[in-house]
Amino acid sequence: MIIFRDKPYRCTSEIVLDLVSGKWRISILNELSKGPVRFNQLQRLLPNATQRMLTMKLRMLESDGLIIRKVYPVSPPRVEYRLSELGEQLVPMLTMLCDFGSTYIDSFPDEVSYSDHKHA
Amino acid sequence: MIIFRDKPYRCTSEIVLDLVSGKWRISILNELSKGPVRFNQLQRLLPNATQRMLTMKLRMLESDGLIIRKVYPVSPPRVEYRLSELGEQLVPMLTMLCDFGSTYIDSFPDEVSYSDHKHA
DNA sequence: CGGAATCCCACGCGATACTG
DNA sequence: CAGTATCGCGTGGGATTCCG
Repeated sequence: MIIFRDKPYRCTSEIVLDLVSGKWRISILNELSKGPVRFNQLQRLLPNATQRMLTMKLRMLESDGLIIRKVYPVSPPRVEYRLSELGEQLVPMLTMLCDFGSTYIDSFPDEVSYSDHKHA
Repeated sequence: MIIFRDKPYRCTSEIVLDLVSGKWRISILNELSKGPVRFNQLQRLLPNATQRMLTMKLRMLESDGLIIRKVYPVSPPRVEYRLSELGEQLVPMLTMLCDFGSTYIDSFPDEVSYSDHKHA
C-alpha cells in the first residue's frame, strides 16, 4: 500500500488516474500540450466549462506539478498556463489513452456517433 | 465531439478514463490481468471493497465489455471473472499508467510513504 | 481579464442487513 | 457463495454573482 499526499493507493496507476481524471483535466492537458494558453483562450477552447471550474482545475493541475501558471503584471491582467516538465512527460500517455479509446470504440460501432455543436 | 453510449466526449481518452476510473475498477482489472478469479477470491484480494461495490463494479466492467462473467451452475454457487479479449488489450496501458505513476511520485519523494496494513 | 464567494444538487460510494 | 435491498452522506460539479 502506497501513501501519497496522505492518500492510500493500491497501485501507482491509481495516482495517475487522480491526476488526469475529473472533468476538464484531460481536456486542459490536451490543449496545453499544443502550447501555452491564456485563461481566456482556454475558456473559448472549452466553452462548456465555467470560469469557476476552469480556475479550480487549473489550480489543481498546478499544485499537482503538471502545469505552470505565469502571471504577467499588466493591465488588463494576463495569465498564461503551460505544461511543466512533468506535464510534458505525461503527453505520450495521453496519446496512448486516446489511441486505446479509438480502438475501444471501434469494437462498438453501433454505439458511436458524432456531433458538431459545441454545447453539452 | 464524440457521442458514445449517449454520452459526449471531447476526446477518446476520456472514454478510457470512464472505463478505468471509479473506485476498484483498476484494482479489479489488475487482479484479473493475472488470471481468472472467483468472486470470493476477489473479496479477499480487495478486503476493503464491500460486496456491493465489488458486484457493481464487476457488472459495469462486464457491460463495458472488458471482463467476462462465467457462472457455474453448482451448489454452492461458483462465479468466475476473467478479462475479455478487449480487456486483455487494456493490460499494456495499465502497465504504462503504473509506470508513469512511479515516475511521477519519484518527483515528490517527501510526499511518499508505505504501509503494510490492509485496511484503509 | 482572470478570478473569488456563495449556494446548490446529483450521485458515487459505503455501511448494514437479508437471501437463493 | 455470490449476490440484492435500503438507507444515507460526502463531494465533485455547476449556476450565479461580485471584485481588483
